[in-house]
Amino acid sequence: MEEAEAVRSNFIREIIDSDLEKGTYGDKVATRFPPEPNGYLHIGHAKSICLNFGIARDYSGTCNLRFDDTNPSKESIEYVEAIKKDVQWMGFSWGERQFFASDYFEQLYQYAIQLIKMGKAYVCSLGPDEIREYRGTLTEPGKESPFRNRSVEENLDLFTRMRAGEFPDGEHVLRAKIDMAAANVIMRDPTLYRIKHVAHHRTGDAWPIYPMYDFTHCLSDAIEEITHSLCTLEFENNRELYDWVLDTLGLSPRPYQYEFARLNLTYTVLSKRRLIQLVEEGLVNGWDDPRMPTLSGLRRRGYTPEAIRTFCDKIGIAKSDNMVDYAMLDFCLREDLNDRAPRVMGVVKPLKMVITNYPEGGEEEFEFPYHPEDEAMGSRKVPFSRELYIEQDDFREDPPRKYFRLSPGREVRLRYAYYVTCEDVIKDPATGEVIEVHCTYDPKTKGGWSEDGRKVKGTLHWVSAKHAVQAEVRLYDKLFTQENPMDVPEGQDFKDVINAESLEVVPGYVEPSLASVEPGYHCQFERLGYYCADPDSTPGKPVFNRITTLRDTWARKERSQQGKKA
RNA sequence: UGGGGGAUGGUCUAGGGGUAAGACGACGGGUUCUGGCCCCGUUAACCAAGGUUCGAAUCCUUGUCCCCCAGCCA
Repeated sequence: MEEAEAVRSNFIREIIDSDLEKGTYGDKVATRFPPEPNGYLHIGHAKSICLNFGIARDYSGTCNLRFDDTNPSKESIEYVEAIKKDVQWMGFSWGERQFFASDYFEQLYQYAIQLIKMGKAYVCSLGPDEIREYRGTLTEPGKESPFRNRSVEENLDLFTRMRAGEFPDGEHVLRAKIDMAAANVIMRDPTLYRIKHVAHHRTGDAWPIYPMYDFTHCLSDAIEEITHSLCTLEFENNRELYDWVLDTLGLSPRPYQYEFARLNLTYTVLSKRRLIQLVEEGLVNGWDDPRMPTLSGLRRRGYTPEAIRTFCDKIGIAKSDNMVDYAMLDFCLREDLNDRAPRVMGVVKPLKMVITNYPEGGEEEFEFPYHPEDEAMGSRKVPFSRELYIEQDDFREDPPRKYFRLSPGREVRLRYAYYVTCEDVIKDPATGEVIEVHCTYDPKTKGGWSEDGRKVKGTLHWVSAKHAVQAEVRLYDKLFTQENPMDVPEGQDFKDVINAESLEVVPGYVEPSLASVEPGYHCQFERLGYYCADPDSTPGKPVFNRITTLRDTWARKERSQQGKKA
């Protein structure tokens, strides 16, 4: 089993190749994955993780895990732990290279003092609203703050006292002295430090002031001797400030920032704000709800790290806005699990079948391979008896054209077992619904094949009723009804296009071997799809999540036939 | 009406003066004890208009459309 094809190149790898050739950093390549611990990682982060750790792996470089924890009012240790778990699960390791921006608070503070001494930063005592007013607009230049020309001494005094906790929140900020008329609004004397009397999850009450992202990130990169700092497109405007801080401080050699397009996936939302809304408003069952695009949700659903990594390789890295088809992810999952997942029998929407000429009370066992194309995966015994469950979809009283499953008078194969012929149907007298099918079997077809060469077109999966294990089966579907959940009429939002049928819980029956599988167990229910045992499973009462169905050309054909009739 | 980016089949991504390539999807066929997998085939693209050139997706010019930026968020 090979791990995908060779990683395709992209503009970032070209830049690295060129730096290596020029010897910009010698032969060193150092990246970092810098999440803010204020939420759970999602598949968009996986793209960044694969990019950064993948580059480190391929260039024999390093990739640091760095928590960008400069805003204690939003961050917590809970998120730090969840993020570490998710990165590990993705299959990447940072070894000893785990850092926190908060590790650098003292150094950052010293750099700020250096800027003040250089006359490149000042304490501004304007309020938030005034700062906004003074900033100007996109088309008009800003005005200089009246505090812009405080002396170095006064700035030093004030900043030191900010640090000492002498002022309440909002009283002052430290700003870079750049250019209030800059075309790039970010360069109009950006805030470097704000006062926040909030305990930090790591530094506690040690700091009443906290550095801003733009000041922290570039310097953290420099401190860690990062060579290539990769982030998403919305930070392109911030690059000028990134460069300004490092160059003003005269740091060399220094990291450079490169931006790539973030991932968008059809039928999903990938912004922290919106994911939080789904969780907090109870529209899903938590961060790890199997419908969530969070890594914890995907993991619980049953998506494998291998599939997600392959997916990230396949979608590539570029700079144009994109909307990747969710089908691509499912393809990667099926590709992975097709090789590795044991084939087992599970009936999700049961219909009882009675084999009328099979001895009452009789039973026998068959030895089924776990994977017909991979003998090494072994086998297990599966019981057979007079009463079975088959899939409702596998019987039609009035079969459409080209339907070759069971219908009155029709002979089909019960997988690995016998040929059976439908002789009778039992209906609910009240509803007319078929509740039982009566069949006869041909004892000479034991094992599921016939010596006389007689062919049957349909093969059905089944579970012996008396031996069946009842399982809760959670059938998941897309969380939203439209490709782009953001594309809604005025006055509506993404929550108005949530798919009411994104979760259907059904009582199913599975073969006895599945009675006590471990949570996280992946398998293929033959002919149905890939399933994963949920942590809610208990011994004897498994819970299975449907990850995705098998490719179903019959369903598609039938759908298009109906479309033609309509 | 400021600045920063971006535009290649339905989708994602290559190609950076010389036959527009791959993957997903869709469609058709072969095979099959999973209507799965696998195999084969079909479909379908360079934002527009000018220009340079023997030759332009690529270089130049002018447009068009889309995204990002006015947090003491990241």
